[in-house]
Amino acid sequence: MTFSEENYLKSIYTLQKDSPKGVSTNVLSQYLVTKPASATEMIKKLNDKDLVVYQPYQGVLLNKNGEEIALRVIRKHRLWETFLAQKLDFSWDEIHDVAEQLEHIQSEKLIRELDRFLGFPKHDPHGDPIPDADGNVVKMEKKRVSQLEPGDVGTCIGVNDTSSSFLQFLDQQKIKLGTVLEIVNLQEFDKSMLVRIDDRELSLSQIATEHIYVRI
Amino acid sequence: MTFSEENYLKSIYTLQKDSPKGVSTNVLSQYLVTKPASATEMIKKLNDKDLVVYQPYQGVLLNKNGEEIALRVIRKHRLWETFLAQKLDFSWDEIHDVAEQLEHIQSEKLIRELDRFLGFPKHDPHGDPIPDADGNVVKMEKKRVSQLEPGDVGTCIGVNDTSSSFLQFLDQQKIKLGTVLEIVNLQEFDKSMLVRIDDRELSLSQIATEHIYVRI
DNA sequence: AATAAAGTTTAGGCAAACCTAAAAAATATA
DNA sequence: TATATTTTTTAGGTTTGCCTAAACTTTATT
Repeated sequence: MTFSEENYLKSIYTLQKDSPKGVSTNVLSQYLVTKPASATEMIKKLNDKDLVVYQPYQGVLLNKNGEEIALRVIRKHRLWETFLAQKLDFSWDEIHDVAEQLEHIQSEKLIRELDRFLGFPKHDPHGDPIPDADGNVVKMEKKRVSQLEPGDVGTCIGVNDTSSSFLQFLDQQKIKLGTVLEIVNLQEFDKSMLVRIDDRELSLSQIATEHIYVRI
Repeated sequence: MTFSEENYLKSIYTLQKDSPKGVSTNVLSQYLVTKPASATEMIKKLNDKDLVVYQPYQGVLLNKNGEEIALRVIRKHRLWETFLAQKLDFSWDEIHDVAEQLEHIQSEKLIRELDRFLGFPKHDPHGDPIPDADGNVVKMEKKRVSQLEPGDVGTCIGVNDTSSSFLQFLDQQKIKLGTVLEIVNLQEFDKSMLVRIDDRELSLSQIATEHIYVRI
């Protein structure tokens, strides 16, 4: 299993949640920042190795074998993210690139011991569930703020836009991981939302509410 | 800088201590478990990148630039080894393969924070010195037991033979990392040595004394 | 339904890092 | 010193994963 194969399997795993009848070559290649032709090529290889279900022109999905491998990679990724945040004081926007490299280290013992060292965490710093050694994942209630309704309360677990301007905005508004938000109301005309954080209220534009994830 | 380039630089760094006028293609390729032709090819590439000094048929040595990179890789390798041994309970023979992978992770911050997390260790679990962030390495008094003389005392920091029969032998004799040995005497006829460990004495054959490293 | 647009696959190339076999250079031996 | 042996390099080939351009499907539009 090469790095590249692992990356494709992991990406298909992530993308197939939003396209349950098949991840398109285009979407996959954009996600991986390559070209459609490269994706087709790799999909064919994964198909030959019996890791995906693939019909030309119809997209690709993981089969049992592929999902098993994808979950192993995701488990490693999320454990490393937890390590970086908990033990090495990485802020959440610094985590991703490094975890992306660490997830490919091959060693059963390493990941078993890392899990133990971290105290068998259930969620990574983004709030995503960490698959256990057998590949079991607990489903999670992860929503965008924009999907909430007045009265709903959510805990910030991540964002969808890593541009520094957006991260600076969050910083100014003192919104970080773990921040609890309560929706006060929704402005119909521009879909902006008034939210309460601790004892202050602030208004978030539709663009902002679509880029902030919460666990409810 | 690819994984492979890093591995070559690191290997040359290690090997040039024993061949100060040039590491031969043959030795290098054996060390890396590839073929001489592959080594030649890579040496030429490193030469073009101004990382080594190379004269065809005369072997290769690192220049300033190459040494700087080699030391960075070695620093990472030894910090990861320390992490694996100290935090994840790896035994010293399990460490190497994993550190070999981890040493290639690219992230300034990662290695800086790892160093801090481990308390700025000076030596790795094998007793080898860890280069600092500026590439300074302290030289070390590392000797084979066979090089000691009666009365000398050394602390075990590693071995030269990772065969399981030898490791089992060490286990039986209760010799491990950190064990303090005192040389009682040397038998001239077979070069075996009588050594004291705590309050017991035991005899080590010449073969054994040549395969155990100590810091004095 | 016919055509245009969008998405996908195929064909042919490229770079990295390895390989084997043959040629060339250096070293050892007679 | 001449020859034999060993070491090193060169030449040509393979695999992986990427690319562009062209051909082909599918989907959308008129």
